[in-house]
Amino acid sequence: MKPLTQAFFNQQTTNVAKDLIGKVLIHETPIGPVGGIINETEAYTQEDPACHAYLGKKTNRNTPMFAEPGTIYIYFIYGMYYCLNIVTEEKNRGCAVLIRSIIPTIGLSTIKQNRPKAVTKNLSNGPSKLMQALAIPASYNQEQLINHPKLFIYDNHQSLTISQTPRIGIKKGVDLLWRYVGN
DNA sequence: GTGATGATTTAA
DNA sequence: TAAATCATCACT
Repeated sequence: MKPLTQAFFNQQTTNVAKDLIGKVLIHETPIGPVGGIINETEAYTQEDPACHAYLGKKTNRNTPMFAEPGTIYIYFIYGMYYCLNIVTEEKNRGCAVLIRSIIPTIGLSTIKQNRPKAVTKNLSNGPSKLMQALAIPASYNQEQLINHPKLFIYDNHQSLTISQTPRIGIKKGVDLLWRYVGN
């Protein structure tokens, strides 16, 4: 298993979103590694009205989206949740992929401690659930995933059947089939 | 300064 | 179906 390179993220956002399905996300915590297989992602681009960086408009929040591909973008939402994205395409484009779900496989006992009230099926099947399950701190925002000391995405050469659907929880851009689900 | 809103989750 | 809960952003 080798970590993904910056070149992997310097491609069309929809392709990156699709290619991330089946990859393995791992967080090295003080207690030990936790992680799992990415099985749901969504693409967001500058041309897309649902994107935080729509029309290339920079704000304080979306600044990481304009950094180099492979940059970690973590945003705070609904007053209590965090979501993990990886920046895609060339620097300054304002594109990213939201990681929506992983199948937990590594450090399961720690993951269960991190999500004490969740049944097994719901441990990390949502963008904010996986943040809690893997105990990923918001301070990783704007850091580089490439050569990151604690957070990794590996190619496990796992191939899943991928289906496309509209994205979840948005009101604009609902016609785009930019959500990718692996089975 | 102010108000509406949100790439969600949980419980009921 | 609705509540929780607040940073962010545009300014009816």
